[in-house]
Amino acid sequence: MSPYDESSSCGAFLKTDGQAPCDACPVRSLTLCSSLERPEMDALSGIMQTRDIKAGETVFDEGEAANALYNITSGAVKLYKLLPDGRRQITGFLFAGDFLGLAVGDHYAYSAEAISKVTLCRFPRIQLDRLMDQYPKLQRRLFSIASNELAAAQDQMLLLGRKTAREKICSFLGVLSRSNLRRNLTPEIIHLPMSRADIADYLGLTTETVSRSFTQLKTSGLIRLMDGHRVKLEDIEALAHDAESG
Amino acid sequence: MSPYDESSSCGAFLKTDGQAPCDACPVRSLTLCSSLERPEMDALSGIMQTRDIKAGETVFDEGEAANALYNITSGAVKLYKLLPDGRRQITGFLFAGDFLGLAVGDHYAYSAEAISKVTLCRFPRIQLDRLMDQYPKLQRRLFSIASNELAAAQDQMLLLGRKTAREKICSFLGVLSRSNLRRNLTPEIIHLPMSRADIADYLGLTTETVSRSFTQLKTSGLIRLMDGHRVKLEDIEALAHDAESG
DNA sequence: CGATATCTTGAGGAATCTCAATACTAGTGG
DNA sequence: CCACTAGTATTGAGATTCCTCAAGATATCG
Repeated sequence: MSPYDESSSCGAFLKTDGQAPCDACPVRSLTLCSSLERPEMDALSGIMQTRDIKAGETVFDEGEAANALYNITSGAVKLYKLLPDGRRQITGFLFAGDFLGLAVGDHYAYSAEAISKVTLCRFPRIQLDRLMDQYPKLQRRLFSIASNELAAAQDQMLLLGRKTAREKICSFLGVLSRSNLRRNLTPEIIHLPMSRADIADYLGLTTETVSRSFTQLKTSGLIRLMDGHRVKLEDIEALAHDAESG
Repeated sequence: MSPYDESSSCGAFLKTDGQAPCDACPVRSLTLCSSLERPEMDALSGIMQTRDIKAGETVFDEGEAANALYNITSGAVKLYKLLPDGRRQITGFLFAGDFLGLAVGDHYAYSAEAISKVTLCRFPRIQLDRLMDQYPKLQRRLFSIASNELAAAQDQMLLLGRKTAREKICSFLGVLSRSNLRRNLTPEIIHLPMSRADIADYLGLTTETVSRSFTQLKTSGLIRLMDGHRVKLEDIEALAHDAESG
Protein backbone atom coordinates (compact mmCIF):
# COMPACT_ATOMS: atom_id res chain seq x y z
CA MET A 1 0.00 0.00 0.00
CA SER A 2 1.10 3.53 -0.73
CA PRO A 3 2.19 5.58 2.23
CA TYR A 4 -0.28 8.24 1.17
CA ASP A 5 -3.95 7.82 1.61
CA GLU A 6 -5.63 10.11 -0.84
CA SER A 7 -9.14 9.58 0.30
CA SER A 8 -8.90 9.91 4.03
CA SER A 9 -9.86 13.01 5.91
CA CYS A 10 -7.86 15.71 7.59
CA GLY A 11 -6.98 14.00 10.85
CA ALA A 12 -9.19 11.29 12.15
CA PHE A 13 -12.47 12.59 10.91
CA LEU A 14 -15.27 11.54 8.65
CA LYS A 15 -14.30 10.37 5.22
CA THR A 16 -16.25 12.29 2.64
CA ASP A 17 -15.98 13.50 -0.92
CA GLY A 18 -12.76 15.38 -0.26
CA GLN A 19 -13.79 18.82 0.77
CA ALA A 20 -15.84 18.42 3.88
CA PRO A 21 -13.02 16.89 5.96
CA CYS A 22 -11.15 20.15 6.32
CA ASP A 23 -14.30 21.78 7.62
CA ALA A 24 -14.02 19.54 10.61
CA CYS A 25 -10.29 20.03 11.03
CA PRO A 26 -9.64 20.89 14.67
CA VAL A 27 -6.50 22.88 13.99
CA ARG A 28 -7.56 24.62 10.82
CA SER A 29 -7.33 28.09 12.29
CA LEU A 30 -3.61 27.50 12.87
CA THR A 31 -2.68 25.97 9.55
CA LEU A 32 -1.98 26.81 5.99
CA CYS A 33 -5.72 26.78 5.55
CA SER A 34 -6.39 29.55 8.01
CA SER A 35 -8.17 32.58 6.60
CA LEU A 36 -8.70 31.03 3.20
CA GLU A 37 -12.01 31.32 1.37
CA ARG A 38 -14.16 28.53 0.10
CA PRO A 39 -12.57 28.17 -3.37
CA GLU A 40 -9.01 28.08 -2.01
CA MET A 41 -10.05 25.63 0.67
CA ASP A 42 -11.70 23.33 -1.80
CA ALA A 43 -8.74 23.49 -4.14
CA LEU A 44 -6.40 22.67 -1.30
CA SER A 45 -8.40 19.76 -0.01
CA GLY A 46 -8.59 18.55 -3.59
CA ILE A 47 -4.84 18.02 -3.81
CA MET A 48 -4.44 16.99 -0.20
CA GLN A 49 -3.48 13.57 1.02
CA THR A 50 -3.07 12.38 4.58
CA ARG A 51 -0.16 10.52 6.01
CA ASP A 52 0.26 8.83 9.37
CA ILE A 53 3.67 8.42 10.85
CA LYS A 54 4.81 6.49 13.89
CA ALA A 55 7.00 7.97 16.59
CA GLY A 56 10.65 8.00 15.56
CA GLU A 57 9.92 7.65 11.85
CA THR A 58 11.10 10.10 9.26
CA VAL A 59 8.85 12.49 7.33
CA PHE A 60 11.70 13.38 4.99
CA ASP A 61 15.47 13.57 5.08
CA GLU A 62 17.89 16.38 4.37
CA GLY A 63 18.91 16.21 0.73
CA GLU A 64 15.79 14.34 -0.34
CA ALA A 65 13.75 15.69 -3.27
CA ALA A 66 11.33 18.25 -1.87
CA ASN A 67 8.16 16.81 -3.33
CA ALA A 68 5.62 17.92 -0.79
CA LEU A 69 4.67 20.32 1.96
CA TYR A 70 2.87 19.27 5.12
CA ASN A 71 0.58 20.47 7.81
CA ILE A 72 0.52 18.66 11.12
CA THR A 73 -2.94 17.65 12.27
CA SER A 74 -1.81 15.91 15.41
CA GLY A 75 1.44 14.92 17.09
CA ALA A 76 4.88 16.49 17.25
CA VAL A 77 7.73 16.69 14.75
CA LYS A 78 11.34 17.84 15.03
CA LEU A 79 13.38 19.42 12.25
CA TYR A 80 17.15 19.07 12.31
CA LYS A 81 20.40 19.41 10.46
CA LEU A 82 23.48 17.23 10.94
CA LEU A 83 27.20 17.80 10.70
CA PRO A 84 29.35 15.07 9.10
CA ASP A 85 30.54 13.87 12.52
CA GLY A 86 27.01 13.49 13.82
CA ARG A 87 26.59 16.70 15.77
CA ARG A 88 22.98 17.76 15.40
CA GLN A 89 21.11 21.02 15.55
CA ILE A 90 17.35 20.85 15.92
CA THR A 91 15.97 23.93 14.18
CA GLY A 92 12.42 23.55 15.36
CA PHE A 93 9.75 21.55 17.14
CA LEU A 94 6.40 21.50 15.38
CA PHE A 95 2.97 20.64 16.74
CA ALA A 96 -0.62 20.36 15.57
CA GLY A 97 -1.38 23.15 13.13
CA ASP A 98 2.25 23.81 12.21
CA PHE A 99 3.53 23.76 8.71
CA LEU A 100 6.65 22.11 7.33
CA GLY A 101 8.45 21.42 4.12
CA LEU A 102 9.52 24.80 2.80
CA ALA A 103 12.55 24.27 0.62
CA VAL A 104 14.76 26.57 -1.38
CA GLY A 105 15.83 24.41 -4.27
CA ASP A 106 14.60 21.00 -5.23
CA HIS A 107 15.81 19.37 -2.05
CA TYR A 108 15.00 19.67 1.63
CA ALA A 109 17.78 21.38 3.55
CA TYR A 110 16.88 19.62 6.80
CA SER A 111 15.35 16.41 8.06
CA ALA A 112 11.96 16.01 9.71
CA GLU A 113 11.22 13.23 12.17
CA ALA A 114 8.14 12.35 14.18
CA ILE A 115 8.56 12.69 17.94
CA SER A 116 5.23 11.08 18.67
CA LYS A 117 2.62 9.45 16.46
CA VAL A 118 1.84 12.11 13.86
CA THR A 119 -0.92 12.79 11.36
CA LEU A 120 -0.08 14.99 8.42
CA CYS A 121 -1.90 16.69 5.61
CA ARG A 122 0.33 16.33 2.58
CA PHE A 123 0.33 18.78 -0.33
CA PRO A 124 2.29 17.73 -3.43
CA ARG A 125 4.56 20.57 -4.35
CA ILE A 126 3.85 20.72 -8.06
CA GLN A 127 0.13 20.94 -7.53
CA LEU A 128 0.51 23.43 -4.72
CA ASP A 129 2.69 25.59 -6.97
CA ARG A 130 -0.09 25.58 -9.51
CA LEU A 131 -2.65 26.55 -6.91
CA MET A 132 -0.41 29.38 -5.76
CA ASP A 133 -0.51 30.87 -9.23
CA GLN A 134 -4.24 30.53 -9.24
CA TYR A 135 -4.99 31.80 -5.76
CA PRO A 136 -2.87 34.76 -4.64
CA LYS A 137 -4.34 34.41 -1.19
CA LEU A 138 -2.70 31.04 -0.81
CA GLN A 139 0.58 32.47 -2.00
CA ARG A 140 0.24 35.22 0.54
CA ARG A 141 -0.51 32.75 3.28
CA LEU A 142 2.68 30.85 2.49
CA PHE A 143 4.67 34.06 2.47
CA SER A 144 3.24 34.92 5.85
CA ILE A 145 4.16 31.48 7.19
CA ALA A 146 7.71 31.84 5.88
CA SER A 147 8.02 35.30 7.42
CA ASN A 148 6.86 34.01 10.77
CA GLU A 149 9.33 31.17 10.66
CA LEU A 150 12.06 33.61 9.79
CA ALA A 151 11.24 35.77 12.80
CA ALA A 152 11.28 32.70 15.02
CA ALA A 153 14.62 31.68 13.54
CA GLN A 154 16.07 35.08 14.39
CA ASP A 155 14.89 34.75 17.98
CA GLN A 156 16.53 31.37 18.09
CA MET A 157 19.81 32.81 16.81
CA LEU A 158 19.79 35.28 19.67
CA LEU A 159 19.16 32.42 22.04
CA LEU A 160 21.87 30.19 20.61
CA GLY A 161 24.49 32.87 20.26
CA ARG A 162 24.04 34.93 23.38
CA LYS A 163 22.01 33.28 26.12
CA THR A 164 23.20 31.20 29.07
CA ALA A 165 21.98 27.66 29.67
CA ARG A 166 19.45 28.85 32.23
CA GLU A 167 18.16 31.58 29.96
CA LYS A 168 17.85 29.10 27.13
CA ILE A 169 15.69 26.76 29.17
CA CYS A 170 13.53 29.62 30.47
CA SER A 171 13.06 30.96 26.92
CA PHE A 172 12.16 27.51 25.69
CA LEU A 173 9.52 27.06 28.38
CA GLY A 174 8.19 30.54 27.63
CA VAL A 175 7.78 29.83 23.94
CA LEU A 176 5.94 26.59 24.66
CA SER A 177 3.75 28.33 27.20
CA ARG A 178 2.74 30.98 24.69
CA SER A 179 2.18 28.32 22.07
CA ASN A 180 -0.22 26.67 24.52
CA LEU A 181 -2.20 29.89 24.69
CA ARG A 182 -2.61 29.95 20.92
CA ARG A 183 -3.97 26.44 21.14
CA ASN A 184 -6.30 27.24 24.03
CA LEU A 185 -4.35 25.10 26.45
CA THR A 186 -3.35 26.23 29.89
CA PRO A 187 -0.03 28.12 29.77
CA GLU A 188 1.18 26.69 33.09
CA ILE A 189 1.37 23.06 32.12
CA ILE A 190 3.98 22.33 29.49
CA HIS A 191 4.07 19.02 27.72
CA LEU A 192 7.52 18.02 26.47
CA PRO A 193 7.10 15.07 24.13
CA MET A 194 10.74 15.28 23.09
CA SER A 195 13.74 13.78 24.90
CA ARG A 196 16.28 15.76 26.89
CA ALA A 197 18.74 15.06 24.07
CA ASP A 198 16.33 16.72 21.63
CA ILE A 199 15.98 19.74 23.88
CA ALA A 200 19.75 19.90 24.18
CA ASP A 201 20.21 19.77 20.42
CA TYR A 202 17.60 22.48 20.04
CA LEU A 203 19.21 24.81 22.57
CA GLY A 204 22.85 24.17 21.77
CA LEU A 205 23.54 22.36 25.04
CA THR A 206 24.17 18.81 26.25
CA THR A 207 21.56 16.59 27.86
CA GLU A 208 23.40 16.86 31.15
CA THR A 209 23.25 20.63 31.13
CA VAL A 210 19.56 20.58 30.22
CA SER A 211 18.90 18.23 33.07
CA ARG A 212 20.91 20.31 35.53
CA SER A 213 19.16 23.50 34.45
CA PHE A 214 15.76 21.93 35.00
CA THR A 215 16.85 20.79 38.44
CA GLN A 216 18.14 24.26 39.21
CA LEU A 217 14.83 25.87 38.15
CA LYS A 218 12.97 23.35 40.26
CA THR A 219 15.17 24.15 43.24
CA SER A 220 14.52 27.86 42.75
CA GLY A 221 10.81 27.10 42.79
CA LEU A 222 10.16 28.41 39.28
CA ILE A 223 8.99 25.08 37.91
CA ARG A 224 7.83 21.70 39.08
CA LEU A 225 8.70 18.52 37.22
CA MET A 226 5.45 16.59 37.27
CA ASP A 227 7.11 13.77 35.38
CA GLY A 228 9.94 13.76 32.89
CA HIS A 229 7.75 15.05 30.11
CA ARG A 230 5.41 17.39 31.89
CA VAL A 231 6.43 20.61 33.61
CA LYS A 232 4.35 22.98 35.69
CA LEU A 233 5.41 26.61 35.50
CA GLU A 234 5.09 27.91 39.04
CA ASP A 235 6.19 31.48 38.30
CA ILE A 236 5.75 32.51 34.69
CA GLU A 237 6.79 36.10 35.44
CA ALA A 238 10.10 35.06 36.92
CA LEU A 239 10.69 32.61 34.09
CA ALA A 240 10.05 35.33 31.52
CA HIS A 241 12.50 37.55 33.33
CA ASP A 242 15.17 34.87 33.57
CA ALA A 243 14.75 34.16 29.86
CA GLU A 244 16.49 37.43 29.06
CA SER A 245 18.70 38.22 32.01
CA GLY A 246 18.89 35.42 34.42
CA MET B 1 14.89 67.95 3.88
CA SER B 2 13.21 64.59 3.96
CA PRO B 3 15.50 61.64 4.33
CA TYR B 4 13.88 60.12 1.28
CA ASP B 5 14.57 61.32 -2.20
CA GLU B 6 11.69 60.28 -4.33
CA SER B 7 13.09 61.35 -7.60
CA SER B 8 16.59 60.02 -7.57
CA SER B 9 17.66 56.89 -9.30
CA CYS B 10 18.56 53.43 -8.14
CA GLY B 11 22.05 53.98 -6.83
CA ALA B 12 24.13 56.79 -8.23
CA PHE B 13 22.76 56.77 -11.71
CA LEU B 14 20.94 59.06 -14.11
CA LYS B 15 17.89 60.77 -12.75
CA THR B 16 15.02 60.15 -15.10
CA ASP B 17 11.28 59.84 -15.08
CA GLY B 18 11.39 57.03 -12.56
CA GLN B 19 11.55 53.85 -14.54
CA ALA B 20 14.75 53.97 -16.48
CA PRO B 21 17.05 54.08 -13.44
CA CYS B 22 16.49 50.47 -12.49
CA ASP B 23 17.50 49.42 -15.99
CA ALA B 24 20.95 50.69 -15.16
CA CYS B 25 21.04 49.15 -11.69
CA PRO B 26 24.28 47.23 -11.34
CA VAL B 27 22.93 44.75 -8.84
CA ARG B 28 19.51 44.20 -10.29
CA SER B 29 20.03 40.54 -10.99
CA LEU B 30 20.52 39.99 -7.27
CA THR B 31 17.65 42.02 -5.92
CA LEU B 32 13.95 41.98 -5.45
CA CYS B 33 13.77 43.12 -9.04
CA SER B 34 15.46 40.06 -10.46
CA SER B 35 13.42 38.06 -12.93
CA LEU B 36 10.57 40.53 -13.03
CA GLU B 37 8.91 41.60 -16.25
CA ARG B 38 8.51 45.10 -17.59
CA PRO B 39 5.17 45.92 -15.91
CA GLU B 40 6.30 44.72 -12.47
CA MET B 41 9.59 46.56 -12.87
CA ASP B 42 7.88 49.78 -13.82
CA ALA B 43 5.40 49.49 -10.99
CA LEU B 44 8.22 48.88 -8.54
CA SER B 45 10.32 51.76 -9.72
CA GLY B 46 7.20 53.88 -9.53
CA ILE B 47 6.90 53.47 -5.78
CA MET B 48 10.62 53.38 -5.17
CA GLN B 49 12.61 56.01 -3.33
CA THR B 50 16.32 56.07 -2.64
CA ARG B 51 17.99 56.69 0.64
CA ASP B 52 21.64 57.29 1.46
CA ILE B 53 22.97 56.38 4.85
CA LYS B 54 26.34 57.11 6.43
CA ALA B 55 28.44 54.46 8.12
CA GLY B 56 27.20 53.76 11.63
CA GLU B 57 23.77 55.23 11.06
CA THR B 58 20.57 53.33 11.56
CA VAL B 59 18.23 52.18 8.78
CA PHE B 60 15.54 51.24 11.31
CA ASP B 61 15.36 50.07 14.90
CA GLU B 62 13.81 47.03 16.49
CA GLY B 63 10.26 47.87 17.54
CA GLU B 64 9.91 50.69 15.05
CA ALA B 65 6.87 50.72 12.74
CA ALA B 66 7.72 48.60 9.71
CA ASN B 67 6.86 51.14 7.05
CA ALA B 68 9.20 50.08 4.30
CA LEU B 69 11.29 47.38 2.72
CA TYR B 70 14.72 47.99 1.24
CA ASN B 71 17.16 46.76 -1.31
CA ILE B 72 20.82 47.60 -0.92
CA THR B 73 22.41 49.13 -4.00
CA SER B 74 25.82 49.63 -2.46
CA GLY B 75 27.50 49.29 0.91
CA ALA B 76 27.05 46.90 3.81
CA VAL B 77 24.40 46.62 6.52
CA LYS B 78 24.14 44.56 9.70
CA LEU B 79 20.92 43.28 11.27
CA TYR B 80 20.84 42.62 14.98
CA LYS B 81 18.76 41.96 18.06
CA LEU B 82 19.60 43.07 21.58
CA LEU B 83 18.98 41.66 25.03
CA PRO B 84 18.00 44.06 27.82
CA ASP B 85 21.51 43.99 29.28
CA GLY B 86 23.11 44.90 25.96
CA ARG B 87 24.20 41.52 24.69
CA ARG B 88 23.80 41.55 20.95
CA GLN B 89 23.22 38.95 18.27
CA ILE B 90 23.86 39.97 14.69
CA THR B 91 21.48 37.93 12.55
CA GLY B 92 22.95 38.89 9.22
CA PHE B 93 25.34 40.96 7.18
CA LEU B 94 23.87 42.33 3.97
CA PHE B 95 25.60 43.66 0.87
CA ALA B 96 24.77 45.16 -2.51
CA GLY B 97 21.75 43.38 -3.95
CA ASP B 98 20.48 42.09 -0.62
CA PHE B 99 17.01 42.71 0.64
CA LEU B 100 15.91 43.80 4.12
CA GLY B 101 12.88 44.83 6.06
CA LEU B 102 10.67 41.74 6.20
CA ALA B 103 8.51 42.04 9.29
CA VAL B 104 5.87 39.85 10.82
CA GLY B 105 3.55 42.34 12.46
CA ASP B 106 3.57 46.09 12.17
CA HIS B 107 6.98 46.45 13.74
CA TYR B 108 10.50 45.42 12.85
CA ALA B 109 11.74 42.62 15.08
CA TYR B 110 15.39 43.63 14.63
CA SER B 111 17.53 46.67 13.99
CA ALA B 112 19.43 47.49 10.82
CA GLU B 113 22.56 49.63 10.82
CA ALA B 114 24.92 50.72 8.09
CA ILE B 115 28.44 49.30 8.37
CA SER B 116 29.76 51.50 5.58
CA LYS B 117 28.19 54.24 3.51
CA VAL B 118 25.06 52.65 2.07
CA THR B 119 22.64 53.38 -0.76
CA LEU B 120 19.19 51.88 -0.51
CA CYS B 121 16.14 51.51 -2.69
CA ARG B 122 13.19 52.04 -0.41
CA PHE B 123 9.75 50.53 -1.03
CA PRO B 124 6.90 51.80 1.15
CA ARG B 125 5.16 48.82 2.61
CA ILE B 126 1.58 49.84 1.93
CA GLN B 127 2.26 50.44 -1.73
CA LEU B 128 4.31 47.29 -2.04
CA ASP B 129 1.47 45.32 -0.48
CA ARG B 130 -0.83 46.71 -3.14
CA LEU B 131 1.59 45.78 -5.87
CA MET B 132 1.84 42.28 -4.49
CA ASP B 133 -1.89 41.83 -4.94
CA GLN B 134 -1.60 43.11 -8.45
CA TYR B 135 1.49 41.21 -9.53
CA PRO B 136 1.68 37.62 -8.30
CA LYS B 137 5.19 37.41 -9.67
CA LEU B 138 6.32 40.01 -7.19
CA GLN B 139 4.63 38.15 -4.39
CA ARG B 140 6.38 35.02 -5.50
CA ARG B 141 9.70 36.79 -5.57
CA LEU B 142 9.24 37.94 -1.99
CA PHE B 143 8.27 34.46 -0.93
CA SER B 144 11.39 33.14 -2.54
CA ILE B 145 13.51 35.75 -0.76
CA ALA B 146 11.94 34.86 2.58
CA SER B 147 12.52 31.15 1.94
CA ASN B 148 16.15 31.77 1.14
CA GLU B 149 16.63 33.80 4.29
CA LEU B 150 14.99 31.07 6.26
CA ALA B 151 17.38 28.48 4.89
CA ALA B 152 20.32 30.73 5.72
CA ALA B 153 18.94 31.22 9.23
CA GLN B 154 18.81 27.46 9.70
CA ASP B 155 22.43 27.13 8.63
CA GLN B 156 23.31 29.83 11.11
CA MET B 157 21.49 27.99 13.89
CA LEU B 158 23.62 24.94 13.20
CA LEU B 159 26.69 27.14 13.33
CA LEU B 160 25.71 28.89 16.56
CA GLY B 161 24.51 25.81 18.36
CA ARG B 162 27.02 23.20 17.37
CA LYS B 163 30.22 24.53 15.81
CA THR B 164 33.52 25.38 17.49
CA ALA B 165 35.09 28.83 17.26
CA ARG B 166 37.41 27.70 14.49
CA GLU B 167 34.60 26.09 12.53
CA LYS B 168 32.53 29.23 12.90
CA ILE B 169 35.25 31.42 11.43
CA CYS B 170 35.90 28.99 8.58
CA SER B 171 32.17 28.79 7.81
CA PHE B 172 31.92 32.56 7.85
CA LEU B 173 34.79 32.94 5.41
CA GLY B 174 33.29 30.25 3.22
CA VAL B 175 29.92 31.98 3.03
CA LEU B 176 31.57 35.28 2.11
CA SER B 177 33.72 33.57 -0.48
CA ARG B 178 30.68 32.01 -2.13
CA SER B 179 28.87 35.33 -1.96
CA ASN B 180 31.82 36.83 -3.84
CA LEU B 181 31.28 34.30 -6.60
CA ARG B 182 27.65 35.33 -7.00
CA ARG B 183 28.86 38.90 -7.37
CA ASN B 184 31.56 38.00 -9.86
CA LEU B 185 34.34 38.84 -7.44
CA THR B 186 37.31 36.63 -6.79
CA PRO B 187 36.50 34.05 -4.09
CA GLU B 188 39.98 34.20 -2.57
CA ILE B 189 39.96 37.78 -1.39
CA ILE B 190 37.43 38.48 1.32
CA HIS B 191 36.58 42.00 2.31
CA LEU B 192 35.40 42.37 5.90
CA PRO B 193 33.93 45.85 6.28
CA MET B 194 32.63 44.98 9.76
CA SER B 195 34.59 45.12 13.03
CA ARG B 196 35.83 42.11 14.96
CA ALA B 197 33.12 42.87 17.52
CA ASP B 198 30.50 42.58 14.77
CA ILE B 199 31.92 39.27 13.61
CA ALA B 200 31.91 38.07 17.22
CA ASP B 201 28.29 39.05 17.70
CA TYR B 202 27.40 37.29 14.47
CA LEU B 203 29.15 34.05 15.38
CA GLY B 204 28.29 33.93 19.07
CA LEU B 205 31.88 34.56 20.19
CA THR B 206 33.93 37.37 21.74
CA THR B 207 36.22 39.69 19.80
CA GLU B 208 39.19 38.10 21.50
CA THR B 209 38.22 34.63 20.35
CA VAL B 210 37.58 35.88 16.81
CA SER B 211 41.00 37.48 16.79
CA ARG B 212 42.70 34.38 18.15
CA SER B 213 40.96 32.17 15.61
CA PHE B 214 42.11 34.37 12.76
CA THR B 215 45.64 34.24 14.10
CA GLN B 216 45.43 30.48 14.40
CA LEU B 217 44.19 30.11 10.80
CA LYS B 218 46.99 32.39 9.67
CA THR B 219 49.54 30.29 11.55
CA SER B 220 48.16 27.12 9.93
CA GLY B 221 48.61 28.78 6.54
CA LEU B 222 44.93 28.65 5.60
CA ILE B 223 44.54 32.41 5.37
CA ARG B 224 46.62 35.55 5.15
CA LEU B 225 45.57 38.77 6.84
CA MET B 226 46.32 41.39 4.21
CA ASP B 227 45.12 44.08 6.56
CA GLY B 228 42.55 44.02 9.32
CA HIS B 229 39.67 44.14 6.89
CA ARG B 230 40.93 42.08 4.00
CA VAL B 231 41.71 38.36 4.12
CA LYS B 232 43.23 36.15 1.48
CA LEU B 233 42.05 32.54 1.52
CA GLU B 234 45.16 30.47 0.85
CA ASP B 235 43.46 27.08 0.96
CA ILE B 236 39.73 27.18 0.28
CA GLU B 237 39.49 23.38 0.33
CA ALA B 238 40.97 23.13 3.79
CA LEU B 239 38.82 25.99 5.03
CA ALA B 240 35.68 24.30 3.71
CA HIS B 241 36.71 21.12 5.48
CA ASP B 242 37.45 22.86 8.75
CA ALA B 243 34.08 24.60 8.57
CA GLU B 244 32.37 21.34 9.39
CA SER B 245 34.85 19.23 11.29
CA GLY B 246 37.91 20.89 12.35
C1' DC C 1 7.90 -7.48 35.79
C1' DG C 2 12.25 -7.27 33.79
C1' DA C 3 15.24 -5.22 30.14
C1' DT C 4 16.58 -1.12 28.05
C1' DA C 5 16.59 3.45 27.21
C1' DT C 6 16.39 7.84 29.29
C1' DC C 7 17.32 10.98 32.90
C1' DT C 8 19.85 12.77 36.80
C1' DT C 9 23.86 13.61 39.49
C1' DG C 10 28.86 13.91 40.29
C1' DA C 11 33.78 14.96 39.39
C1' DG C 12 37.14 16.67 36.49
C1' DG C 13 38.55 18.96 32.18
C1' DA C 14 38.42 22.01 28.15
C1' DA C 15 36.91 25.70 25.30
C1' DT C 16 35.74 30.06 25.58
C1' DC C 17 35.16 34.24 28.28
C1' DT C 18 36.82 38.06 31.21
C1' DC C 19 40.01 41.30 32.43
C1' DA C 20 44.20 43.66 31.37
C1' DA C 21 48.07 45.23 28.77
C1' DT C 22 50.11 46.19 24.40
C1' DA C 23 50.07 47.01 19.36
C1' DC C 24 48.10 48.66 15.51
C1' DT C 25 45.15 51.70 12.41
C1' DA C 26 42.78 55.57 10.79
C1' DG C 27 41.52 59.89 11.07
C1' DT C 28 42.88 64.94 12.73
C1' DG C 29 45.24 68.85 13.12
C1' DG C 30 49.55 71.01 13.34
C1' DC D 1 53.75 65.24 5.72
C1' DC D 2 54.08 63.72 10.17
C1' DA D 3 52.72 63.35 15.04
C1' DC D 4 48.84 62.63 18.01
C1' DT D 5 44.73 60.61 19.54
C1' DA D 6 40.94 57.53 19.81
C1' DG D 7 39.28 53.65 18.42
C1' DT D 8 40.19 48.83 17.12
C1' DA D 9 42.75 44.62 17.13
C1' DT D 10 45.92 41.37 19.19
C1' DT D 11 48.00 38.85 22.84
C1' DG D 12 48.36 37.08 27.57
C1' DA D 13 46.84 35.07 32.09
C1' DG D 14 43.39 33.51 34.89
C1' DA D 15 38.33 32.51 35.69
C1' DT D 16 34.03 30.30 34.44
C1' DT D 17 30.59 28.04 32.11
C1' DC D 18 29.58 24.24 29.98
C1' DC D 19 31.20 19.74 28.33
C1' DT D 20 32.95 14.97 28.94
C1' DC D 21 33.04 10.80 31.13
C1' DA D 22 31.05 7.78 34.48
C1' DA D 23 27.78 5.96 37.75
C1' DG D 24 23.34 5.58 39.68
C1' DA D 25 18.21 6.47 39.42
C1' DT D 26 14.03 6.50 37.00
C1' DA D 27 10.92 5.69 33.33
C1' DT D 28 9.23 3.01 29.43
C1' DC D 29 7.74 -0.89 26.90
C1' DG D 30 7.22 -5.34 25.59
